[in-house]
Amino acid sequence: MSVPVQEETLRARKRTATLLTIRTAAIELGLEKGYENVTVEMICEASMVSQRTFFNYFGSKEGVFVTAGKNMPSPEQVHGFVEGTGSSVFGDLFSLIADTMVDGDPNLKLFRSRHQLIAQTPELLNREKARISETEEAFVGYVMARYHFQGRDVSSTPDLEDEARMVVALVSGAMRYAMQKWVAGNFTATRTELVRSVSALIQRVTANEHWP
Amino acid sequence: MSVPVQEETLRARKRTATLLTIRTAAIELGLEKGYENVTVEMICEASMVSQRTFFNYFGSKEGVFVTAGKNMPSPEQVHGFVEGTGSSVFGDLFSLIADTMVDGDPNLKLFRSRHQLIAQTPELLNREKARISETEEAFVGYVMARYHFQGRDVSSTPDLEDEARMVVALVSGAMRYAMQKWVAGNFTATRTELVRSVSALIQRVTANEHWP
DNA sequence: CAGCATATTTGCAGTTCCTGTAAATATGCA
DNA sequence: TGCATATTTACAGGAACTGCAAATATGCTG
Repeated sequence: MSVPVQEETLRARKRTATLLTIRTAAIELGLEKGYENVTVEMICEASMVSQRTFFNYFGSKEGVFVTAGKNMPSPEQVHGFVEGTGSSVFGDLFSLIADTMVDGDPNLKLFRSRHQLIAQTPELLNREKARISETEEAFVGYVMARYHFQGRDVSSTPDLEDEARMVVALVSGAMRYAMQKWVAGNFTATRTELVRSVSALIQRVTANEHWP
Repeated sequence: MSVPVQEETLRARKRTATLLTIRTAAIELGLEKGYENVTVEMICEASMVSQRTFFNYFGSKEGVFVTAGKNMPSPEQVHGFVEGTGSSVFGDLFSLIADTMVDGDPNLKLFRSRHQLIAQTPELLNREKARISETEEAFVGYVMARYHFQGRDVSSTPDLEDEARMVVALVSGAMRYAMQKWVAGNFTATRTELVRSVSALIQRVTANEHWP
């Protein structure tokens, strides 16, 4: 009758709790005093752990602010993208990335605070950009998989991988644009609307072009 | 008769010499041992200056490798872009940025060594990317200026600045794509060819789209 | 050239981030 | 309960970086 409630072991729960405690304290301090005026020591004192534990969890001071939980799409998400109805690689990829960033984080409040802090701290913003761009390689793979699923092949299109890279680069650019608007608070819309709005802008921009 | 040879004062020449000595030593050591295995102390010993002097010059360890001086486009370049014949914002902006990056470094040998080291050091590569993306804000301004020069105005197009940002974001994405290829050594072409190639790819990618 | 003003270099103390190591403590499990 | 393993902690120390004031070098004027 009684379902085992113990989905997670005590250890795991404590770990999660500690991680969240530290991160919350860090972000709170960061927003209050500014990133560079917060020392690891302060964060540790506020969250009642040793410095060594802090570094065990996050590896670096920046890590506690920048590293989100998992920010790679789940296999299901990837599958959905690869075999998607997919008339629009661009829109679909944008959605996939947006999903990965937003839905991955269960705590929306913390997520927003985190991004507010990152947005107002050049050092963290750069790191965040770097982190995002590091995942691009994976996305190139997904786009290629999708192309293959659609029957497109390297034999028919020799520079198919270049094409994939370009798609990822463009989406990435669009993503940065969207993130910028989002943290600036100009996007209260749902993600669907956001995708639509961004897509429209891209279309307009590219349509206006008289290419060289 | 004798033209004053003293274009630069002794002080200035010494400064330049010291800077070059330190940077050269640093890059040599970096290529030899790898970035993270080189300490500032080693660089200082090799170039016979104190650590304090090192930091006076470069501000940080990364600085000696990444900072190339400021490379923003000259007023003439900007003017050329703003009032350009301009059938293609995209291509023109891409060219402007490419010009800005390649220009300016008188010492080609060192320039190449530097980029080789940056390319093989993720930490430096990220920093380099960050440095580039920091100039994006300025480019948004140039695009807006160009729009205005073309008679486009915020009154007729309320979200003109959004459009400018999107253009910069997309070009920036394309730029990263190009840099990636460049670092990988797949681009031996001239910049004109590079622009053409990138443009063609963008057109193909966007043309294939069935936008949402 | 002397001598003063200013620029540059340097030494040194101190802060902060971060790492290795080994001991102490907590949890999981038989 | 008691052992295996995971987690936390203290401690020592390396390396990046900053502020400060003294020492040195250069520029300039008379």
